[in-house]
Amino acid sequence: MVQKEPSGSSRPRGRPRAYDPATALGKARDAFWRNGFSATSLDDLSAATGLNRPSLYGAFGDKKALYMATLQRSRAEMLASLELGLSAPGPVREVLKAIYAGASTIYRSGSEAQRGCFLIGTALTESVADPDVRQLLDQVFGELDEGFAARLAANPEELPPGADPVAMGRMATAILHALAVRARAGADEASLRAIYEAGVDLICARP
Amino acid sequence: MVQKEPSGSSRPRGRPRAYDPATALGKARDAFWRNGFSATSLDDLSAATGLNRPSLYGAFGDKKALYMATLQRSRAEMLASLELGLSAPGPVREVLKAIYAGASTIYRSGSEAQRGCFLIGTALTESVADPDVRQLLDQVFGELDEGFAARLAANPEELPPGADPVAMGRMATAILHALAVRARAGADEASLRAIYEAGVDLICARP
DNA sequence: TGATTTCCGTACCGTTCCGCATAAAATAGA
DNA sequence: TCTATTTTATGCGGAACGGTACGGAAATCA
Repeated sequence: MVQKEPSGSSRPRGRPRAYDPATALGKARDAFWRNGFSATSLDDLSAATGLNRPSLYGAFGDKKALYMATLQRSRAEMLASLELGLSAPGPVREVLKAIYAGASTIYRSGSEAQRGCFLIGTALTESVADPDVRQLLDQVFGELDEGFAARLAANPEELPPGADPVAMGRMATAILHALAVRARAGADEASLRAIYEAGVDLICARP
Repeated sequence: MVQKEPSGSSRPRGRPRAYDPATALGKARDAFWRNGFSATSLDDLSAATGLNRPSLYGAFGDKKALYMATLQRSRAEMLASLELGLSAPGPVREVLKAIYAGASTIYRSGSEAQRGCFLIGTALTESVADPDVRQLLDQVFGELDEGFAARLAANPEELPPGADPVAMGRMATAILHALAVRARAGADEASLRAIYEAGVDLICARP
């Protein structure tokens, strides 16, 4: 049977889909973000995305697969945002502050109550019973550690004398985790800033 | 109507209950601890505690009330453990290390997979949709901050010069949060120790 | 225009959910 | 022994759950 190669920009054969998968995935993530995996029903997801359940199933598979897709997307966005922040010019303390400020803004977003970090706020609960989720979290945390550590290692003179960049990278991730936790528990912007400013003061030597 | 005062150790009138409420509450917490609030059914709780659903309902009220009771109990135990640790003699850095080591042991417990901190691992997810849970978390975090800060303020000479004990108390809580998060994501004992040793090195001035 | 392919929407399946109604069992007091 | 009181056990009921079958609708291709 010969595989027919359609002309490059031609539409596929049948009825075109009435939704954009990427935006639907984003809406689904918003639904999970607020209530977590278990407390979000397929009806909730259907209402949030505008797709009815069979379409949802056809596009992303079952509920678990849809959730994993939202986790992977958040992982990608988070790492991209981190790399962008780390590549900014300027002293390390300002780079870190800007990254934390940006994270705090995201963590404090949410239509009704602020939602914290999507991964920590929702995946952490599932992590014990679900090895896939646990592995993804462990992977992301390691990638954060490495990203921070590489940037810190590039300017060791800005760290306290004798500090290990790898250990300091883990501390930088720890600050981010603290922000994620407290934001989901309702901390206001000043509280979050107090945390990351104190943290940056510890990670970076006084100027 | 005269209130009859029964003799001190006399049993109440009817059929005696066949369970101990405190141990039942502990078993219920274990069930929530593993799967979170939403993914734990009343049947799960019934199986874990040995009480059937009507008894569970009669003893603790509905599922939400039972969960809040487990949260309050964990809060009390956590604060008591913190106060005990903080009252230990010795230099601040050793006091903190011992507290973090104890927390790491608890966080790594669990029959199948390690469970992290009960509050952060389960309540954080519910916190967005449930103001009661959110308020309890915010309260506990504040109590942790204050506990650490008071201990640090008692020995300012062990902190970096010019450090603010209140800000350092928040950092001490941040380390605890980082341990809670990473433990639930599967981090091993060495990883957790690396985090809190680096954290203690930052909070306490080098000896 | 008719055939084909793909997608959408209704409706339904069996299961599980939470909560309660009701009756049996176990104790204390009379 | 008989009654009052409290707890346990069985089991029901309405609702919500995740998932799917099926028929109609919308597009492309011949």
